[in-house]
Amino acid sequence: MTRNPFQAPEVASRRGGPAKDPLSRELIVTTALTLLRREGSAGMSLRKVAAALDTGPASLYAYVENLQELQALVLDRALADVHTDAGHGQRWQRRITELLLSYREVLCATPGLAGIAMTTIAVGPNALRITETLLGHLDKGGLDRATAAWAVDLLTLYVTAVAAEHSQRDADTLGPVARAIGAVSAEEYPRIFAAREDILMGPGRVSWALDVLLKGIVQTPRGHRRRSAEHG
Amino acid sequence: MTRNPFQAPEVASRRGGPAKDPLSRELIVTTALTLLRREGSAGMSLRKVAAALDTGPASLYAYVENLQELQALVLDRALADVHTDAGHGQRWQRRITELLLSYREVLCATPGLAGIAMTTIAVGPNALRITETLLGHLDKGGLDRATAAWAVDLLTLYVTAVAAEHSQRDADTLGPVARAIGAVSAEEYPRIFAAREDILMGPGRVSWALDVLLKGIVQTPRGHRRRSAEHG
DNA sequence: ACCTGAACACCGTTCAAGT
DNA sequence: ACCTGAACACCGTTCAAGT
Repeated sequence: MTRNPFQAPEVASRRGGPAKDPLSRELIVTTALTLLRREGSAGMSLRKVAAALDTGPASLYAYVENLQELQALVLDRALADVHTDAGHGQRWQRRITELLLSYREVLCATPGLAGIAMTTIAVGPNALRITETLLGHLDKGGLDRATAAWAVDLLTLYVTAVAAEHSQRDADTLGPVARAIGAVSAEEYPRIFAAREDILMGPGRVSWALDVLLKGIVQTPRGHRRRSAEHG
Repeated sequence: MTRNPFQAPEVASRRGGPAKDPLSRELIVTTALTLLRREGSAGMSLRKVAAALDTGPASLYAYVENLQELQALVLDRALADVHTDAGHGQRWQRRITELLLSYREVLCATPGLAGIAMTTIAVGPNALRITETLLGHLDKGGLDRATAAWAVDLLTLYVTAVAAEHSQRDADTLGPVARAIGAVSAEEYPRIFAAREDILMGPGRVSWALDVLLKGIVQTPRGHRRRSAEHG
């Protein structure tokens, strides 16, 4: 009996008093996101959230099913910052690109959030708003519904993965990789050796990839052109 | 002073005797992969690997820097099963697709492996072999080196992400998602509502996505056509 | 010098005992 | 009925004490 956490009723806390705010799912999610922003994924444990709220870890289970649900709630809360209405008057491709770059920025702005997005299937109101907007743009572009649905999945999965990959790469990890690629033997891996400068890439990779995706999507329709509305 | 674990010299164990094999990085990696295959990511902890080898968790640190390095070694060991030579005589696009589907199959065959691939930057010999082969196919396709380098990144990142996403989706997670998408309000999210059947997609999604990527890549060159060999 | 048991500082989750 | 401290079953990593 799992319920949709975004539709679950608020549980009113019995604790009152002036000293500390009463617990609520709202407060727990806010506290968790604050800890995540401050200390990264290591900072957002149930125990640390509970400690920040001056209670024991067991108390949170009255408001949240488990850690996974808390992560889903925190993710959707963070996704509130994604701009879904930028680029008015631009071409639909440009609007999609701007939306996705905003999504990426939000994921990268909070350490550990991209990792959560990678392991959490987002179905909160903000994730739905993003999906709805992307479907709208693709519809404007003349794509049929089936293609648009898969396109949204492809686009968001790629951007999420890029953000997650990027968030892994700090100074500790980039160094060894650069050394490994730089040390590759020209005899054994001639093409990697020849392309090693290009592989240790720079900026512009994500924009290029989004161009690739959009061009490819337009040319790979899955069904028929949409005619007017529904058809059996 | 991090070293490349794939080039580090083997550390010979001092423990002998007939009762248990002497420890070695080889044996540790093999044991870890076996545990991962049997019990998933929860089964591959340093403590469980040590227990399976009849020793304490501290012993492994003579052969492996930390858990992350062990994961990288296990990943590359598993990638040995990826077929890089299938599809002789086929078009280069087909050969890339077959390679990537093999890569995906390997990631999905061992529970938790895709998650490791998502958080580990693969620079082991098998990862290099895969990259080298993909660069070769893209070169056959006439792509310049810079585009090919980014294309390899895009293709492998997408497939890795799909595998990681897929491995998250067991009966426990697919149910709630289907319910959430199915319960979406037609007024608030009309396009999601209209496309809900398409969103709860089926097979063929990855093949479609690879078509999209390959078509888009061919049409989005980053530099100039390659002429013969190197040029300053 | 090499190896490792025990300890340290954490986890998520459960449950019995409190109010 | 609600809340939560303590307990349970784990982690990765370190280190002092052994051989």
